[in-house]
Amino acid sequence: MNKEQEICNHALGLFAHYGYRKTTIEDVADAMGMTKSNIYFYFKNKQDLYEKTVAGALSGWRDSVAEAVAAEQDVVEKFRVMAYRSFEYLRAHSDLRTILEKDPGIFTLTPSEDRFREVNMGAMEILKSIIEQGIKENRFHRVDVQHVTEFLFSVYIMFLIRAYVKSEGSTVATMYEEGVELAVRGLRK
Amino acid sequence: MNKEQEICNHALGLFAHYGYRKTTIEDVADAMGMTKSNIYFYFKNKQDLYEKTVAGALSGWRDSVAEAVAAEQDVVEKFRVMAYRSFEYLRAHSDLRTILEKDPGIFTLTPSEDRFREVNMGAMEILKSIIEQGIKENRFHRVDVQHVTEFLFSVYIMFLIRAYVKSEGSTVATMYEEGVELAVRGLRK
DNA sequence: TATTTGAACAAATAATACAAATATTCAAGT
DNA sequence: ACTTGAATATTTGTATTATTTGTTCAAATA
Repeated sequence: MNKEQEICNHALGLFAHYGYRKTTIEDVADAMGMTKSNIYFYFKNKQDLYEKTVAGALSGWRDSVAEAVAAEQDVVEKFRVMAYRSFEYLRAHSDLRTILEKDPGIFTLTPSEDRFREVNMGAMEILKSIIEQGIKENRFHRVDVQHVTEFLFSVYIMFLIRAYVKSEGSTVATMYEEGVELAVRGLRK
Repeated sequence: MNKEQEICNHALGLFAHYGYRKTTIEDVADAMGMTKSNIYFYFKNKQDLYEKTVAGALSGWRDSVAEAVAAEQDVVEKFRVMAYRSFEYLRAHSDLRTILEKDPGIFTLTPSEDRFREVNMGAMEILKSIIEQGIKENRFHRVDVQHVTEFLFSVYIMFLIRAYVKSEGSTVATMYEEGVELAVRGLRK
């Protein structure tokens, strides 16, 4: 593993625990056993470190979902697996979860303000290609792909956030499941 | 119109324009042509004035939607009318819209923290009774009424807010329409 | 009696200045 | 290519005072 990634891994835990403001470059340097000035050899500034840390964590999330989806054949199962794997992943990765709670702006949904557009677009592409496959196989209604994708993506993000902001816990999980099945029936012919 | 309502009407515009903190009791009093101490004859304190102002505006919204829904017979049409009337109402009432943007906590959705539980519950009841009617008439799937209601209600709130936060304008409106039709297909047998 | 007011007081906010912590740069060392 | 220590630039914290705003209340008014 290269050193940028190593720094990001340590920074992720610190940002999650203390938040952006309370985490100092020196904290990160200490965790790495180096001096703070050396962090600047790898990152432009604190903001840059934060963004690359978050972007890396989001990419890991997206890749995990993409892998699970690729393992399924049936398009309806792909959809369900995508929905549930995302949920599971966040449950298991508390650092990323905590950061999403502390910095809700990570999911701005208005593309022009999205600080992580690239990786978020990638996540949306997974959903989009499932819907396209469903239509091509004549198993989904011929919906407006772009708008339905955006609709479902924002609903999905909202629930992932909501589920972990307060420990609304099982109620939201049940709501989410009902929502997923509702969406499946809405898509399916 | 009684004076409490009159004060609330003026306060609504001021809260919308300046926000809770920047709006002073004196601003409200001036708008009414009275002194600030007299406001305390009608309201316990500033917080009380704000809550009653917002609750009143929310009630007006809910009543407008309830009226439109009651005028329809067909349960699917009821659902659509509910969705679209809500949207229209917010488009037309920019003060309420602005307040919802400035104070997203108005829709906390975790009932224990909901400052406007009574009126929000009333709004959710409209949706719930539509779903119940659909099931009773054997036109909707036998879903988990409570959870599906909560799911759709939070999606619906999210979009109403989103649609007006930035002027994402027509894109969100189209997304919303696609979402409504997706939900209709998901509910309908 | 129901409303309204002005004056007084309490609480929150704004403004200021100084001290401490933190971010960032950079020349020099490994 | 990588790391460091020291220096500088920014931001944040604290303590103080001034100003604004929220709230109360006894007296006035209608």
